[in-house]
Amino acid sequence: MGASISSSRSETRIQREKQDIILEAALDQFASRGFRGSTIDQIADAAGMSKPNLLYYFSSKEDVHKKLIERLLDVWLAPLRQMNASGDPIAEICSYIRRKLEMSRDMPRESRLFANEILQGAPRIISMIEGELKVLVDEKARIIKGWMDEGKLVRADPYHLLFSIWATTQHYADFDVQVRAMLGPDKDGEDRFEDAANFLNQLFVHGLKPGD
Amino acid sequence: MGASISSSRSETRIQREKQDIILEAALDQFASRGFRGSTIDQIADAAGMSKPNLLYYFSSKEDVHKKLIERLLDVWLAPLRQMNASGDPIAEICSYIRRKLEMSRDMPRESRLFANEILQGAPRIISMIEGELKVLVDEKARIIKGWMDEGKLVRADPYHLLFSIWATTQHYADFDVQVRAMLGPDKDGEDRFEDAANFLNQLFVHGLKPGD
DNA sequence: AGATTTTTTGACCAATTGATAAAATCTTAC
DNA sequence: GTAAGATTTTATCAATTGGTCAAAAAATCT
Repeated sequence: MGASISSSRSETRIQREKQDIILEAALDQFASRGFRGSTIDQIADAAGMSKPNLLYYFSSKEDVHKKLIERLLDVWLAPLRQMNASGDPIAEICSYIRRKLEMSRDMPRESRLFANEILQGAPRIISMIEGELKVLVDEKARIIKGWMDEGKLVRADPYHLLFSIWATTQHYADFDVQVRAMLGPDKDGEDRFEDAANFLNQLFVHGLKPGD
Repeated sequence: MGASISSSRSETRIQREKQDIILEAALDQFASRGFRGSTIDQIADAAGMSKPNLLYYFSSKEDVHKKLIERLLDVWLAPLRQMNASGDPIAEICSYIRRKLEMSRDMPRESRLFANEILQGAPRIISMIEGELKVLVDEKARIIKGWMDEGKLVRADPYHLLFSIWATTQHYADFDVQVRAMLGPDKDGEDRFEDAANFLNQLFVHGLKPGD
């Protein structure tokens, strides 16, 4: 059930290193093939070790995945945590969008790992979603609601606003293949990032209607 | 390689019926577990037949998936195809959003099937994406560009606009578990749909900045 | 260095899974 | 009703896969 390594006091240097290597390799696999599509053999291979050796550090495939998801969640929620009630609403939302977009650019595998999990019904993380994530989202939704009450933002459903930000920003990581196919291969990563950032700013601040 | 059934002249009634039943069951499985996560056994079971019987109608798991994707694409592109160059731009975009939202509501499994495929690098449909989809998107992007040139829409990248519409609308099908968890179970499906539609109209037309 | 603990590996297992073969059953055209 | 063809099932395979075990090899401690 728990980690394979006996619960001796502190972790060895080797243990920390190898666990990191394994998690890195596993992230690669899980992100691109999903949980069931990934095999311990492939992960071990990518990590440069034998399967039993991998299972010496993690008791099961599930265990690897669980650790990965646990690690992910903190990083994943950081951008939203930064949203500050006392800042300027429009600016806060724009920086939140930018931070999320940066995460799609810099951590696409993590985004896909998360997407894969949610897509399949979030069997392994539903409790975190209904717990930690919901608490945070409720809190931030209240802040956004407050901004609207003050007339600093147009009145709109804060939850759907957050959904839209998640959807649009994560799209660049999760649907990368499609985005790339539509924009053509010439558009390099950095260009694409700036184009997306500019577009989303325009969209979320002013919308599409001219002179409005 | 091809279908299992010998290429006799025309399809039997039973063949059509059974193939439909199989595809229906397979859609269920593929959408919720992805390609590798689904097994022929489960699909056959859900379709109420034995595995070899299923393989009598489709030569392989791949074959079932391929048929499903082929069927999907037409339906999938229909909403965009309807976008009409001679209509009112804002209205056209709003109805496109609504049609896509309706698809998320009425065909969530199809949406997830597509998302699963793209997430994993679109190994089986990359050619359709680079072909049929790209042609359609290029055409519609030109129309949108035209609207902007006429001053009927704010100037913005048409491709990223389409991405945003896809992302926000499909999010309700693909990330349904998360959406449900955030909104609470009391919100029923129809309410949620209208809330989302209203929010997205506001967002895409006016954005969030007040008095703007 | 020698003892002890940690790490790594090769051999192996049982279950699952995609797929096939051949026989048995059912439909349908006549 | 019967023969030809279509459909379904039972039995079976080979490959893959998650996981175990015990022994070998390294690393660490004294």
